[in-house]
Amino acid sequence: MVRLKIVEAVHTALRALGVEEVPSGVTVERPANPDHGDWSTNASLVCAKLLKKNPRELGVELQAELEKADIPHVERLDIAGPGFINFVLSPSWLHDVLLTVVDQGTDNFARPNVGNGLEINLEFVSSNPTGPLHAGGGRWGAFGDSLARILARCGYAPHKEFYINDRGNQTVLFGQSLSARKGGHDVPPNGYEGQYISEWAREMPDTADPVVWGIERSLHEVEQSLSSMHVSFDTWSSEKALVDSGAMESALERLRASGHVYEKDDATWLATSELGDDKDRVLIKADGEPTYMLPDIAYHHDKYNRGDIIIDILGADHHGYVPRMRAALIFMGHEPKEYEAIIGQNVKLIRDGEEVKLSKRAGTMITIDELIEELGPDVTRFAYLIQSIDTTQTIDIDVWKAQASENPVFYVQYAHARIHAIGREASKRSIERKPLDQVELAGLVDPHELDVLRHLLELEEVLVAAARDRAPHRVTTWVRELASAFHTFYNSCPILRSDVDPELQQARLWLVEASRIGLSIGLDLLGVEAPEEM
RNA sequence: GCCCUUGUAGCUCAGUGGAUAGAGCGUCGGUUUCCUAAACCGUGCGUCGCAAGUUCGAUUCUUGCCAAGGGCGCCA
Repeated sequence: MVRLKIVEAVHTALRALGVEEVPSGVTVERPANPDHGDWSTNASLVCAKLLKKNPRELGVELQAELEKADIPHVERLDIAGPGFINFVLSPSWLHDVLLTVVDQGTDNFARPNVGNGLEINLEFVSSNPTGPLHAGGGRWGAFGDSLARILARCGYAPHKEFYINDRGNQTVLFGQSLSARKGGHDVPPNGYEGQYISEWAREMPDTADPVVWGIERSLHEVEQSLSSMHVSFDTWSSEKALVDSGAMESALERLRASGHVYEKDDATWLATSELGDDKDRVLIKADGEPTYMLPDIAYHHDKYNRGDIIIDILGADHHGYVPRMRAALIFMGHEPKEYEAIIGQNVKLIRDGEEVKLSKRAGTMITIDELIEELGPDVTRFAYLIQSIDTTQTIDIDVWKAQASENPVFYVQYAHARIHAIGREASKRSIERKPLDQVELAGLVDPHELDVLRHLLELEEVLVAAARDRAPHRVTTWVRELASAFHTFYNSCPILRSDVDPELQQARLWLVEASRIGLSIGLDLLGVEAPEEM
């Protein structure tokens, strides 16, 4: 890597100038502004104080020192601004990027092994199995699934998991609502009012247990909906099965053994406030029934069988739940680092200019199926992944529909389809791509050609950042930028036209292939189709 | 009152301890004898919520304040 060579040279030069230990603030980065060269270092700014010189002055000395070093591809060194040293490289360094991309291909390019096989358990969606998934829940599905894909590409071993709350009050109420509708009655107070209850009640066989049948029906629905946007799970964990297995009791014993459980007011408490929670929490109510929390602790403990660290992806309305769960898991003997919670902000849906309140019980929701039907799976999934999970998302259905032919998803997919169109046209004209090692890439000097290669170079660090920050939207941003670079290149650099020099044509065909690899990797991580024609 | 997230262009949102802060949409104008015009090019558009602090340098980090959304059950 060119960067490493430059880092090395900078360190050597600094030592020659009397810097014994290079400060950690010294960086070698790609400047945002192309006028500032291909690589840039702030070394003289950081080290100036150390050597009691002014940065600009030191910069001149550093520049002189660096001139002596023989760094591959470097054509020129500039000193600029307050004392940055900018490295201007010949295009050949980017040609090396093309060779790497094509050589490694879709399977191996941009596959940084930062995870080292670390198993990460991701739990997401986990909606109550009492009805279809509403459109807001789709955000966690898209997020969790893409995060898993990104982690896997970065060398982690992710495990996707859905927790089924198939016992307790809500399921009882749900069963009662189904029975009531089947008998033609009103649902019980606080029951489920949604239209789907009546429809499902009609489907339900007379002999069926409404709770069991209803939960099955819901899960089937949710699985279908999510898989239509390419979201899948490795494990569906049943709360009921877990409780039946005795896991809840053994979790309670383990907590008791830790010495943080006590009895008060006829209830059993966990002293979570010892570890930063607002107050202690009840594990077993005065009536002898466990709260939601106890089986959930048992479940989280169980998840360590399927992950070195476990991550909950939760909606903002559950953020208060995190400190108590973390406390409980630490009492159970897990390390604080081994539990992570990602709090996603909510999705607001706008239709006809008005916000649609998403309530399953009141039945005022828009389901994920309806959204997918209106926008299509690719648009829906892309929309969920276009912005940071830390921000409240507003999806105006009418806007996304109206923009259907010119929205960011199609922009990216079109770039991919265009590449295949070029391939088809090339074979129609009997233009064949020669093996890469027989192709001279030196002709690729147009800024638009080089820009495509710069974006491809960045993919690896984008993935590392996306995995580290649990931020799939970085991939979305990157793939949009690559598509843009490709479209620009396509428009300004003819490829198949008869007046193009054959050698340059070959180089450009390989640049197109490298672009295809990048787009294909990006779209796959986002779970969006990469069409060959549109 | 306490806790979490957010505040960047008319709108929806990216982005960054650094040198002139970006994209899409929307506005206005332009590009097709030749690889897909679902594209491209140009044009406008900003006190990066406010104020202090840390730093050679802050829109980015810290603190306070203001505003918006969410949460503070022996519900799940």
